Amino acid sequence: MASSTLEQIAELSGVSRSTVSRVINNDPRVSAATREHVLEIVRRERYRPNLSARGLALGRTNVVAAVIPGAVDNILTDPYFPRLLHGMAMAADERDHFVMLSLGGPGFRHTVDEIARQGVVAGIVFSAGQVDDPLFEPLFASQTPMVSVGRSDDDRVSYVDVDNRGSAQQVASHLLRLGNRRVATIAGPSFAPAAVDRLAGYRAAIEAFGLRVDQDLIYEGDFSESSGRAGIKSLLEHRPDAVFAASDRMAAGALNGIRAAGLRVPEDIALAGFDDMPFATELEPPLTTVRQRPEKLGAAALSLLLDLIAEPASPPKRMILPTELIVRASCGSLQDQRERR
Amino acid sequence: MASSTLEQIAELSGVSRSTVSRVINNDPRVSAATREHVLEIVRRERYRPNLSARGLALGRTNVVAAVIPGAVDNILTDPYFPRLLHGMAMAADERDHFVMLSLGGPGFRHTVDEIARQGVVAGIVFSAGQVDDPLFEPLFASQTPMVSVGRSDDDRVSYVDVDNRGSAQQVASHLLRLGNRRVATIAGPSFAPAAVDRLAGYRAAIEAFGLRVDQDLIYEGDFSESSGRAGIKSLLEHRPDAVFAASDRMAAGALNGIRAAGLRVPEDIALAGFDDMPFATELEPPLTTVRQRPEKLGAAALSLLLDLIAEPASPPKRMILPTELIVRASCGSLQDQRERR
DNA sequence: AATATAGTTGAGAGCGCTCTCAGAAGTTGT
DNA sequence: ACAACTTCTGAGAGCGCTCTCAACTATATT
Repeated sequence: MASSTLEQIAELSGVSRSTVSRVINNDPRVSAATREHVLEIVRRERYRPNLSARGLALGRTNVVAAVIPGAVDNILTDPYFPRLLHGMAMAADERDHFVMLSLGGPGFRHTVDEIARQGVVAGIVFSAGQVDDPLFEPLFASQTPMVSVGRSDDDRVSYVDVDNRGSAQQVASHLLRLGNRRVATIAGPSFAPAAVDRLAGYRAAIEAFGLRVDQDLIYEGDFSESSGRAGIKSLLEHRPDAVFAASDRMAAGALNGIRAAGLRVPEDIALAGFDDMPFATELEPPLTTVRQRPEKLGAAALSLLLDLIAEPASPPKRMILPTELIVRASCGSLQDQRERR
Repeated sequence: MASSTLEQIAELSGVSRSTVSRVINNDPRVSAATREHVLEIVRRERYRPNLSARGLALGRTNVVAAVIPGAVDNILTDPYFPRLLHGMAMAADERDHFVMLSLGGPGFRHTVDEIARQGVVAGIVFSAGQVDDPLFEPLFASQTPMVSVGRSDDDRVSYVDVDNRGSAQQVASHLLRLGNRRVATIAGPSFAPAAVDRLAGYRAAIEAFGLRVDQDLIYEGDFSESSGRAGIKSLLEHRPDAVFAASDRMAAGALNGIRAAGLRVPEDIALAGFDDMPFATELEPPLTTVRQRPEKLGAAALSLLLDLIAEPASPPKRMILPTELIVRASCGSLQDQRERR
């Protein structure tokens, strides 16, 4: 497998190393004839440039790190990260880059800033589950181009995110338009920006509808199914007619809880979630929810990152991705609502 | 973040580049005093060797690829791959290596053999869901050290796997010992080695128990919940008293199906699954199953791979990891069985 | 016809590291 | 005291690539 080098290709083509290098890198300063001829040899020899050599000469690599600090906990439970990675990998591939996995967090020897400090990666996609992850600062300080997955208030950072606030507002509004007036929410943990935004969207919807936000109708969960169940138990005391859970898993927990209390969804209580997880369709009734596409997020993050790498001095870039309200049976319909009266 | 080079460290320490290099690489041919002194400077300067340069000089890198061809489909549904990756990442980190993600499959430009062909990675962990993945041959042909996750019949390949056969036999035996005589199975797809092995284990258990394997009691699913449901529907016609589903998801589907048929688990039919997925405890009743630890698989694969890289000429290495039978309520107990009569 | 210009190519240095080889210094044996 | 080691260190080449600079050729400008 000793594969060919630039030098050898040059030899075979009867041109200099420099010329072959230009061909490989699509440098316009090569005559069409020479280019074609060299390309032919390149193809024939199945030549691939050595990335280490190129990285060394260039002073940078075409490898980017996907840093997922909380991986230990999160990655197990949730298809979110795999999908994010998948999107990144696709986008990276398309632009001739590679993704290096860096599940940071406690227990890891090669903390990410070490990785960042040297030619290992050209940039970082940082996907912490929470604001102010301890890894963030050192990474940022390392000056390595970085894109955060998930909004940040820090105006020096580039990020991609889904429109959590807007989508939450949309769901809540939908519940309101259906005639519900006591719309409760099981929010995510307040340290998670996504949770904060979804809660904000919920509030906005209520206020836009001319109602007052009732603190009794807000429960803070932690995105888990069990917290959904705990949340609904507490909320039921305040007789909501609809519940917006900030994650599908919490919605599933809530659904169980509602059942356990002898109530029906959507007849007695309308329910909506967030994420459109695979099981959302399999619940009884199927769950109204917000579809987000982690793949797109990952791809967008990577794309932004490559732009940032290409132009390190440019101002931070942001991108907010749209979501999609998926209406299923769990939130009921206007029809149902009329019958409820 | 223009970080220091070997040269600079050498300068600062008043020794030669070679000596610093030896210190960095734990070469014993350096006096304790010099070593300590150099290390101090290294620490002070937060020096990290440039991986590209090292890779170039060494002719190899400390990056290994995790190749998951079917990622597009699988990674979404199943925490298996994330856990596998997690295990790999941990093990790699521990041994100063990095994991590069390579979700192969259709649509990817940089097919993995390209990656393999040049200094990009020192080795490959290959985790296809099925025998004879089209990516396998070219990868193998590239001579890059490679470890397959999941058994192969090809005796040139190194692999790690869990003891699918043994564990399936153990579950099935457990069902038999509990007094069940018409033990059915919902097998996985026959193109998946894991499925084949689990089915073989099931057969072995029945035969070891002195019973005949009844073809009517075997249904081939595809590991999905819906196939579990379809499977049980078909199997119920042959009145099994126990069912071993080759995946927890199929078991969940079967459970639904059994319920739908008006039967109870475990009173009327004992049920067991495989995988010990998170939801196994949350089913009603909690599911008896086989716990496998994809993290360990990943770590083992990586470890084997590094050995292989260190000694490329060595014969293929194999490793079979144990599993754990987790007995929960779904399979019933001897007590239940007595009452059943 | 002399000169400028654009287009194309090659020579050579250098990226940061490892490794071989040889030399210096210190140790042991006779 | 001298040879024969052993232990430690430095010099220098070279890994495969990119990039700058200079040179050469062909064409356009005056």
